Amino acid sequence: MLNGVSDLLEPDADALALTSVLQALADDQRLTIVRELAAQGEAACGAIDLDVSKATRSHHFKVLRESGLTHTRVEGTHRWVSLRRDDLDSRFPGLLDALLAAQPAR
Amino acid sequence: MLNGVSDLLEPDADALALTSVLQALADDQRLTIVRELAAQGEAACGAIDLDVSKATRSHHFKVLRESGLTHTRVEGTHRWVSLRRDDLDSRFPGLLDALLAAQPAR
DNA sequence: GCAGCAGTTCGACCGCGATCGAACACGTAT
DNA sequence: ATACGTGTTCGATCGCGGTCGAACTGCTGC
Repeated sequence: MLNGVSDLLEPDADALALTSVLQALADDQRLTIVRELAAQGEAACGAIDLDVSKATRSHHFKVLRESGLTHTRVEGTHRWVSLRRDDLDSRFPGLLDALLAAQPAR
Repeated sequence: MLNGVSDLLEPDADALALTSVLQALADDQRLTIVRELAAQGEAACGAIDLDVSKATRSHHFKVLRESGLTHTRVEGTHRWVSLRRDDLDSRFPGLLDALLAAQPAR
């Protein structure tokens, strides 16, 4: 790696596809991750406890990143993940807020 | 059929599951249907043109209905389908508006 | 009755995605 | 150098969902 800082490939805000975003969100594990990120701001992949293997966890983070939902910052041995709130709010105003406000079914 | 009027089984507003709703929305064909219903108010299944077979079309309407996104009213040989706007707005405030306002990717 | 139209259901096909263990890559601490 | 911790990648399995044609149901019109 030439530069010390390294971010992973993520789609431009303009290019975010609604279907891909919805697809990424339509999974309980990933919805958990998104909620946790919304609450914690930025978190290491492993810091969010899911009841799946490392490989599966990594897969879910990849789906979130490639759909444009999250930003990933590489630092040492950790990957710091955060929600792309600004990009999402500008591209799909109100969507994220609506999701995070959703109450569990009664 | 005993009574003339007949509606199909649909989940209660309280019971709508976010994941199921998102899953139902995470498909281009179904997103097209939802947008069309939002624009037209109520439409017959066949009145929305999709580039799929009758069977597939029927499948998509079923997914939308069972996730709680649409209401279906049976009248003669037609099925009139409409968005459950009120239920969705009360269960997931802002979600539908955000979806319908979404612009295509640039 | 019979034909035709609207829509569903059935069975099958097929690809995609969620999942896992194992191997790997990379950074860090000893 | 060795070992460990964090996370990714690979290959495989497996179930689910989108798709179709064909058969079916139910209503309407002739």
